[in-house]
Amino acid sequence: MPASIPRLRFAPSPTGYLHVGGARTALFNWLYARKYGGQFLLRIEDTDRARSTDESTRAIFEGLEWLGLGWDEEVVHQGANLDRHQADARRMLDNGTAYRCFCTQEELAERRAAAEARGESFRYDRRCDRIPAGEVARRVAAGEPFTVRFRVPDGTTSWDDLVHDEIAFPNKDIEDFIVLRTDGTPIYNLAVVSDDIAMRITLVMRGDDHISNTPKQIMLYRALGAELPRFAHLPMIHGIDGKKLSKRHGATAVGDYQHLGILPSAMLNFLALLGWSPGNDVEVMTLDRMIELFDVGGLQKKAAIFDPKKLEWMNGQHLSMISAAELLERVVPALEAEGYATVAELEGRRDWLLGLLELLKVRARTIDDIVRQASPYFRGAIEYDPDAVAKGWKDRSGSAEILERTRETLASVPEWTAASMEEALRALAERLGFAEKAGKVFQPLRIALTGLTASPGIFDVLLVLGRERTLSRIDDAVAWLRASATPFAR
RNA sequence: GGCGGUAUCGUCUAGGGGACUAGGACACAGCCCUCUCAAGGCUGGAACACGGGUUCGAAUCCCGUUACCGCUACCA
Repeated sequence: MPASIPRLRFAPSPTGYLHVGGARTALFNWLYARKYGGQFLLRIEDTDRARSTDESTRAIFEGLEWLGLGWDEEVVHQGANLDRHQADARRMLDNGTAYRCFCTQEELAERRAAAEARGESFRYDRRCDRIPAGEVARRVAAGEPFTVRFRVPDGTTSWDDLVHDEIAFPNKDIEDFIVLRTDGTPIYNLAVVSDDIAMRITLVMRGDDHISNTPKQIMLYRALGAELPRFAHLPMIHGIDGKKLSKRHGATAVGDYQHLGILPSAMLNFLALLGWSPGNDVEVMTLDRMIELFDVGGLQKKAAIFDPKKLEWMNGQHLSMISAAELLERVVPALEAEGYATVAELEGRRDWLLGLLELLKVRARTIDDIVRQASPYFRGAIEYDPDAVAKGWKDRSGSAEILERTRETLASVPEWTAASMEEALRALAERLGFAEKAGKVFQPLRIALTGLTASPGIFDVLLVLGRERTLSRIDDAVAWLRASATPFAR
């Protein structure tokens, strides 16, 4: 439990879509803030003007909104803080923790290549740090371009990571790194530290890939005389082949899963379990439960592999967990998009739709599944699945006869309720010699009604369809069967 | 190459010296339920990377090896 009010941030760079790895980082930051009454901030790291786009920024907002990970203060755009970044670089120049470097990129590249050719690893040799002050002033005055380099002190830089415990880097392995480019724009590490200080961030929780940036950033905090935040480095998420998750692995953007019919709560739940475990074999959780259970002690050090199969299963769990009414807002637009009905029509049949969703959601793994399975209950005429016909209507005329008898039975059932229909249909099965094998009646009927071999319970289907549509679909089926019966059958 | 990180079933993980003949979940297989399909229930196969220590005792602690990942830019 933190002593003061924690302030965390999620700081993506707007160079693509909101990646599932980013979403998980955001989630853990958000969970921590919610759990301990802290603030969760959002910062867009758009200092790389060439790669940053407004479209990406929008995609990040949309992704976070869809997931329900709201941020607490106004969004910070890193690019807007250029003045402060430069001022901080200036301060380091003034307090002697940084120096001007006149080496050009070309010279540096040459020296790097030469070192590599010799089989040595290149590290900046600090030659510009040895230029006398007078000469530096002269060259600056003459308009010679320079970068600002941080002078890495001797010693070791270490911190107590919330997930890895102690991590230490010998400073001698870190070269004097550039913090400000010749054009006066900041390098990543400076921008991050400057902003994190300004935003009064107390816990930096981010991906593992930033571990080697951390000692540099810690040195920058010290050079700027700022208090250090805590650090927590989350494991990466890999694709099924153990490599960094990328487009090759299929859907990696949060938006992809949204369009695949995944529920945000399931996405969040699944992501939370990648790199974190609440213990006690708990897996399926609501967001509130996650907040309650979240603890950095349960954070994993090892990279996790993203398994879409488990995501689907998780979605199925959340689908059966939430009410049909909650499902409505996601399913209705999808049904309209499919052309089954308009939103207004669906609203007019709300109770009927609710009943249908109740039947479908337990059998579906995604919203898309639900829409697909809902088809027979909306379309006027249905198509008969070839496999269903081959399996359940093998005997055309026999099936037609059974269906005709079924029609008579249903037409005269006293009331359209599951109980009375079941009673009547089972009695029919018995009369037809299918005692204990009522499926011989139910299956042909199921195909007549849905065109498929699989559906919700037959009486539920009957109820959803209503008497009129049921009877007319049976008529259609009988006609179809008679028409397709072969001549030799006679 | 250098530096850093990581290592339990195919996958996500529980485990923090004895409760481990290593637990749960996904996936897979079988059975039950049953009008079909799901859901659900039950059962099964399946793991402590390797080698040294420390200890009465190690999946758990230490060291080394190996493998994998990350960083090593005037990218973020």
